[in-house]
Amino acid sequence: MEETKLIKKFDLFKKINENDVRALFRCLQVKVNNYKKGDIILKYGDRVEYTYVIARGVARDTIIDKNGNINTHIDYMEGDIFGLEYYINNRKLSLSEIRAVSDVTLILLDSFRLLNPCENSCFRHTQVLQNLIIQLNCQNLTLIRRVKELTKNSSKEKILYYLYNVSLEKKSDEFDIPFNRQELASYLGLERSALSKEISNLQKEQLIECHKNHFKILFKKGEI
Amino acid sequence: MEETKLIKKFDLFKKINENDVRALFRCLQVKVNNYKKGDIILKYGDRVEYTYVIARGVARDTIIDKNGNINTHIDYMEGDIFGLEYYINNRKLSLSEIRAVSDVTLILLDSFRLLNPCENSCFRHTQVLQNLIIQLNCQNLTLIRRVKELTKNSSKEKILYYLYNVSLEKKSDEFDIPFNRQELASYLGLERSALSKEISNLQKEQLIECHKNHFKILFKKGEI
DNA sequence: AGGGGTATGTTGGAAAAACAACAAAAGTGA
DNA sequence: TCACTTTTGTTGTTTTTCCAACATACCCCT
Repeated sequence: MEETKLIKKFDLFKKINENDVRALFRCLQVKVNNYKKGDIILKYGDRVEYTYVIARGVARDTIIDKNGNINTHIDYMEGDIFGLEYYINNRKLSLSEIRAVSDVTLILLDSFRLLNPCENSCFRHTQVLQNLIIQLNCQNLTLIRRVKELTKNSSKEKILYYLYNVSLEKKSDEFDIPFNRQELASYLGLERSALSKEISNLQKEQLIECHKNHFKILFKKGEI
Repeated sequence: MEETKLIKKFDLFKKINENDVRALFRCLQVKVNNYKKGDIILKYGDRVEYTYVIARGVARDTIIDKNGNINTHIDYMEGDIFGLEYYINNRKLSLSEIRAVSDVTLILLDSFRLLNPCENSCFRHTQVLQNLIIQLNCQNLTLIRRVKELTKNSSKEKILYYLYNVSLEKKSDEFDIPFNRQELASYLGLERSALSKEISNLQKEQLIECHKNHFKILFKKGEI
């Protein structure tokens, strides 16, 4: 069964054996959707009936300003969840536009059934709830980190703090970042050329080394 | 029982009757702590054993830069949850400093027991997990909103978008905001006097009316 | 009512970031 | 390999924001 393999990778179904996952599938009315790079997954105002789990690729919550510039994006990576909020708030209408940044595979779960275990047919449902809590908490931490990066009051501090956070996450002073310059600028709320300029400066100051999207940090935590 | 009243107010224990709440208390080893305005609730590096629920007041995750200025704060309001992440990540050491902005009452829950229901003694535990998911999802949305506000690329846009979001939340064009000028500046990642100046300008442009922390918005969504 | 404290508004100069336009480099595909 | 496109870096100018200092308004207390 194709979906079983797909789903077993995810934290949402962690610690649940294959037979139980099969039962859960039926219970949660699992569907799998595929999108091509650039496809719109949810439009503003769409009816949202499901909880979406990213199985493959990156989906991006995009805000486009009145000049046509992308000035915000929030990325959902493999394992991340979105859409549940619309069930919870009884609105069921999307307030965002979600696009596929790469080719994307999504798992669609029935939100009502996800939250309301049917105790007889799938006794491991409680494990799903626990996994869901952990996942949401992780997404929460990611957002808190982003807020802390965005409230730094200079582009220099934003960049250094961002790189420092990545180094903590990767447990190494040297790493690749998942953004090109334009994307990093948008992520940090900066303008692309200003970002480039500041990265040049940081290299001259020997605080970082950088080649394309590969970075090495040379400073210590106390220095920023 | 004092704690029962306290807890029944919260979404975390919604749809659970009083007897079951009592059982949950024992199961989750509920403690209640009180803090005075200004008290430190968690210091950087503290051992975090519990999940904290705000029963009363506002607690603030504070970042103080090397000049001693507060340049970020994330507020936890009544019903909000924090601390669970430290259990989940197996770290159990706080990476933030949490302070009481007002007098605060916290409910402390054993994180392990919260996530791992003991099915015999408290059968309503699943309801708690569902409530916890809803709560975390709401905190998530709040953070996403904050990120979207922070990535606006001028102070004018930040202020207008923030006020617009508050008006959506309060379902009214006229409302009070929970911040003074210094706090709003910090929340939006701006400098206090620049914020004051911009609020003056917005009034001159007749986009808003404002007296102290009472605001009225005069613009329409499409205009920002 | 008066005084001390805090919050808010205003200002002008300094600094930083945005913006626009172009140059250089890297990637892509025939 | 060569043209074409995309990404990245650089520069000079304009605009915005910060910063520091001061003025004004508001609040609280006795």
